Amino acid sequence: MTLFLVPKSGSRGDRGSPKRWLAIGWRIGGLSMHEPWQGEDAAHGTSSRVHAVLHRRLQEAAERENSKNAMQAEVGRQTSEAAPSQYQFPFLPVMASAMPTQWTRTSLFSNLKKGERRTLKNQVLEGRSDCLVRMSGEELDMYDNDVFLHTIQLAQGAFPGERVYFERSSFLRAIGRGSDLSSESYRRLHESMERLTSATIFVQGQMGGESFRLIDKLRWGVSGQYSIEMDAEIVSIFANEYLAFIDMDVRMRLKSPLAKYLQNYIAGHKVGGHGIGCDKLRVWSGSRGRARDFNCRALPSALSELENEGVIRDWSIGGDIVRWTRIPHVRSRRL
DNA sequence: ACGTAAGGATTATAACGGGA
DNA sequence: TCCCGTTATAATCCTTACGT
Repeated sequence: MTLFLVPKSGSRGDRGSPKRWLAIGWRIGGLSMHEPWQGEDAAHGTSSRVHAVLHRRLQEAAERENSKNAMQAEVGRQTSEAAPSQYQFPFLPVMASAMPTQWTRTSLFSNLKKGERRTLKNQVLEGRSDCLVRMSGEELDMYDNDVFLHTIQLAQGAFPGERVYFERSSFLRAIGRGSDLSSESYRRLHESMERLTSATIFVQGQMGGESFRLIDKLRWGVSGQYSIEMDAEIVSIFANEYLAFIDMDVRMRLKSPLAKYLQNYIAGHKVGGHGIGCDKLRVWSGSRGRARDFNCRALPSALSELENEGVIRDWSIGGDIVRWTRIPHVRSRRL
């Protein structure tokens, strides 16, 4: 059970200094924006773009370091003493986010029918038998996945319990919903974050198990300032386990939720050929309808979307097996 | 210019239904 | 079983507006 405390308007929402909140929030909010080179023609300006990317990357790292130091100074020596024993959230490739590969083969984030979000109580998620994942909370869909993936991008370099500030409009742009900055959009974003904060995940392997929240703490102020904190367990998982890197540039252009699910799944496997039973993919991705609707409609259109974005090639569906060849990330070829 | 808000119109789609 | 249309619903789009 998660309690969300909302202060009455007019009262102070947080112990920290509102001035610092504003200053840091604006700066970090800007970092998540990435329009400058989006949609550029890949045929020219490649080397100058590489330099621009590197330059921007260094600037970002410096800014993050500055704000981290500022925040650590604010909270005192408590954090700086605890920090050496804790894992820092790893840095990811430019414009990429990540999910632990094992998660990409489960229905942790699935493909729900509109209006049919169930609340799970210690439900074992569909997935491969070598990884047992249970979950309590509202079912999470691919919108929640987009939100989670961007929080992962924002959390780069952060320590567990360190506040990561963002601005909602930048956040929405970063997950491809920037064309609608209406109150409905903000409401959806907020509800998604509450779902991610509420859901508790239990992962169990041969060596034992652990539980955690996808977002540890969510804070928001009366005038729209937001911050999140990552669970120490999440940071540890991202620092220690195999990660599937998700190209967010490609992801923003993917239309169907199933294509996004498959992007995760594909990113969790090696470059090259792969084959999987259609039925397994259908169950893992959360489809509860007829197999023929999935095999003949949803799956082919999602695969052709991925083919158009250069994620896979030579896909085929036959004999209840779907096959494709994964193409390396454009970025990893270029840089 | 920008972030936020509100409401109406339009679109997308997972599941379902019917005919051959 | 195969193909295609329908349905219900939320997501998305579009316009207008306000305050800083």
